[in-house]
Amino acid sequence: MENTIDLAESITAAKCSENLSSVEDAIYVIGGKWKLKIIIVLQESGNIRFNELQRNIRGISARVLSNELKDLELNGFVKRVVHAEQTPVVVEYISTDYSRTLRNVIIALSDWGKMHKRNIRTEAFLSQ
Amino acid sequence: MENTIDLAESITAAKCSENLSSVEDAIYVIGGKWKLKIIIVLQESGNIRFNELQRNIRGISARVLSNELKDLELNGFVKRVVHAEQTPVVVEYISTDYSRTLRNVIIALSDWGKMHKRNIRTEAFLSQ
DNA sequence: CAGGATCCAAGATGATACTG
DNA sequence: CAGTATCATCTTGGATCCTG
Repeated sequence: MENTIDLAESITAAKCSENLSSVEDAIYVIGGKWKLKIIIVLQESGNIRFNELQRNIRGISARVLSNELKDLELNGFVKRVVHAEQTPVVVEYISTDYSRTLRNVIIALSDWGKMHKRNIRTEAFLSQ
Repeated sequence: MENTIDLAESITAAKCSENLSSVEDAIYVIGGKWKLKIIIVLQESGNIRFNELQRNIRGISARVLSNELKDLELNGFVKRVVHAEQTPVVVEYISTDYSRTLRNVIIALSDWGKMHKRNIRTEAFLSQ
């Protein structure tokens, strides 16, 4: 009986850590308060400049946005395009093909967020 | 022409903020380094005690785990069950039905994480 | 075992000013 | 416009000790 329990536990642990480590990897790269939001705005606006990007993401400071963009560029989600022919220099950010692999993640999160918001409202109504 | 551009931009902005705000809501509730991991372990182990939970989530401290669990309980993802009949008191945590609504989110993140890991390895290989 | 209390170090962030 | 630099602040997190 002891053995059965131990075996069951270690199988659970194995399944666990498999799923867990993949999600862990994902969170490591696209987790945090801003990354996904930036990626979404970038995907939906095609190409966009720094200040407009900042205006579209409520609450982000220039410094944080700048750092996040560098990070996203390193990981291949964003391309930074400099139009040197103009003065002052125009810089545009565009999303990459790779960022589009996040489609399902974004849809799942968006759907869940919508559902949850409705749910919260209902709860608030019920508790009155 | 100016008008066309303005219209296009505001439509983009509207779509943007819709998707964005839903994802924002989701991230607000289940974002952060630990929440989803805890939920996954909880779902896959049925019921589990504090210290075992801590052992299953590499790197989390007791204090942080404790805080996260309170948060998750408030939001309806976790149920805390106290078996007062035993001494010392046994406390078990179990996932709720509501936490199962995160299924698609977890699958999407897990799939993407797997894909990304493979991708990273390939890149590392290519750049040698 | 299941956590709470406390202290401290480190990182994240906001505000502001500045530059090419 | 597209950021960078600096400082003050606030939050987080780890480590440790403690208790019912």
